[in-house]
Amino acid sequence: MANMKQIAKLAGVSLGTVSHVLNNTVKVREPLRNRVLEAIRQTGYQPSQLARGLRKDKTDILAMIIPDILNPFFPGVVRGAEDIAFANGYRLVLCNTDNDHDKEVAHLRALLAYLPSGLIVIPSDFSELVGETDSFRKAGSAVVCVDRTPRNWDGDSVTINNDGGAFHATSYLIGLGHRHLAAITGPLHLTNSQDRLKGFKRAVRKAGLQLPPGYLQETTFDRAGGYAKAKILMRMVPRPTAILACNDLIGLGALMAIREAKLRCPEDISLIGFDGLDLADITTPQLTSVYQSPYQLGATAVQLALDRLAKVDSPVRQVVLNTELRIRESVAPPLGAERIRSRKAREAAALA
Amino acid sequence: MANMKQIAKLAGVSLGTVSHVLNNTVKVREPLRNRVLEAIRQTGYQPSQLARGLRKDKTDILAMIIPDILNPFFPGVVRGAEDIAFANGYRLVLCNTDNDHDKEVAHLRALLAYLPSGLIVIPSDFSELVGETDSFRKAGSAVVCVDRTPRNWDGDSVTINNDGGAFHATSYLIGLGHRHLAAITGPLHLTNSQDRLKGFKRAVRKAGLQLPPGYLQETTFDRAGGYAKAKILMRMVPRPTAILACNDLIGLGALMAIREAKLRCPEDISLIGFDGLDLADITTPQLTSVYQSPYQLGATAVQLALDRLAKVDSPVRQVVLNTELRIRESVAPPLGAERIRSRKAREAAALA
DNA sequence: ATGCTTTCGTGAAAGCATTCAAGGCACTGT
DNA sequence: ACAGTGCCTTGAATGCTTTCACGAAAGCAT
Repeated sequence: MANMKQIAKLAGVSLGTVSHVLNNTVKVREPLRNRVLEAIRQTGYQPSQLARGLRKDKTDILAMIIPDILNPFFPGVVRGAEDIAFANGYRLVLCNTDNDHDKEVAHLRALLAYLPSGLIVIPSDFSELVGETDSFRKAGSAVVCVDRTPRNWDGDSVTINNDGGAFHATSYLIGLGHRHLAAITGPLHLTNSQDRLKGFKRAVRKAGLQLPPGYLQETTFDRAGGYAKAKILMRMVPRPTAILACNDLIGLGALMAIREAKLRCPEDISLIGFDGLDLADITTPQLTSVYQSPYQLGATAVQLALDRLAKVDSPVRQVVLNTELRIRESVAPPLGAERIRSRKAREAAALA
Repeated sequence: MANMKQIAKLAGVSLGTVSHVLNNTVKVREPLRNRVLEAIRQTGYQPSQLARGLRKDKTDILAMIIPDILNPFFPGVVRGAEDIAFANGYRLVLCNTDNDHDKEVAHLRALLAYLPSGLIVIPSDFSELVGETDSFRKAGSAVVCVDRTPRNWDGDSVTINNDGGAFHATSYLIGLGHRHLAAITGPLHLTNSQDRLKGFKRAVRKAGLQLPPGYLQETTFDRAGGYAKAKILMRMVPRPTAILACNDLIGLGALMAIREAKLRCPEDISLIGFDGLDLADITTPQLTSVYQSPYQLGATAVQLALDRLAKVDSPVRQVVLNTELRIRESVAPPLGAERIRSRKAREAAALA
């Protein structure tokens, strides 16, 4: 591969001139400029990103750290990030942490040695990122947290309205007449799990309903977790008539458990998921879910990072994206609802 | 961030010694060695990968090019690749091509400027990679093709036994008594689609069955494609009693079409998918599918790349992984099978 | 034609780690 | 005690690009 010196020689100009043509740093007059361009074309020359990065103390790399690309929620985030990155000439380095903080730190340290322009991170469980990311900031990298935030995070971030989404979904169930609502939450040390639970509780409290202790089950964000916890809920007396699953994988697991218990969804138990994954509509019944856009999450994160690179000391931005309840087939009024409603009508009539 | 010079000064040794300690290039005696290590520990020093890459003409980066991480088959491949890469101290740069050859070339060119140690690529449609990847080889990068190969590929590769998998699945259907078999294939310019079709045809031919022209439908590897083509198959006379979908997404789409046509799967139509994705078992009925391990695919690819780096001129390796028919619920004998079988029994009895 | 401003172009330095040739030291054998 | 050997250690050179200070040329006005 050719280098700049050879281009300079071929075009009969100095190194500096080639650089200026390449980067539009200084205006170079037509004749020279063309000679340089022609030499580059001829040789297929490409500047070494390594040398460039070394000199500028920064590369066109964006580091992205996620828990696990196998979780179907994350590919969307990655894709959104990669698209915006690519469109702006950045490359994405992808790292999976498996929610293992040590692995996260290992990745962070290793990535730093490449002087990436930005760091897009979905913090691992128990993540105490703040310290580690400081070195990135010092090195001039823009750091953006996505989906969840570590404790005491005061930097840029993109999350969704977890509380609102859960509140809305829960209120919807209550509006249909459900009085026995249970929730299967994700790990409660994650901010997104916490917020979804908050929204759920808020709706339940607002409706003046009870929340028996067993109606709240915490688990991991996967099908196995949802399955196990739904089994437990299924044995409760009274059995909940509706379950809010704090993500779609949990919801899918719950659906399996419901089916195995020979109960019908939605007739016996209504179920709402969270995320609105593509795969939520291939089940029978299709899963009603609180939709959020992973693509948007990733794309926004990279955009925030690029914005910060452009303007280092602009105020911190913590973007919160909206959710949307996607009503499909897994929710119905509780079996007794009709009865209750007519009784109320009778009482009302009696009073009149 | 500290640099090597500062470490050398702090430890009271020369630059070279620090380098030797860092890279184990030459044995350094304990006292010095410890002083260097201590200095590194104190400062949290990390060698600049940029400077290192510049000097060595190679980085610890592995470039990975895939069609689209949103396709649920690919995250497994990426994860397998990343795990092996990470375990060996390599980072993975991920690029999506959307099966767009221009985008692929753009990515390749850009990546080359980082002098990656390896290039793991799932070729895009119409991919004429051979030329482009030559520059990587020249630059000392190991190139490995995964899942599909471009025309005239003569380098390392990891694929699966597409022909065998399809043959086995089709034979299984035939064994159950199906005589009207249709296939919905992926894009036929992809080697994996071609091979799956070959396997299908081979089984059909071997059983002496006819293959009416309309029974072969080509489409893209997604649900929409499977849905549309299954609709067409549904209107054929005679209607096929079994369909081989050449990947699970196509299978899922076909399942939707079958359901919409008020037909039952598997009673009216048997369906086999290809890939054995996780999500194939959340449908009703669960999709019988030819399983392949995407993780293995990715992991093997990186391993091949690392092996080649270690031994540049070892013979080319083209690994072919096995598939496994995962029988679930979407397949049954055709409705008429019992009748046919008993008629044959009668005829046999008459002859006797 | 002279002098001044602007606009361009140049060459060298800087950024950091690796590697190679050369020199230093200690120890062995005689 | 000396030459020889082997193992460490050193300093300089190298890889490629960007940037900065400086100088040259060109354009303009008088």
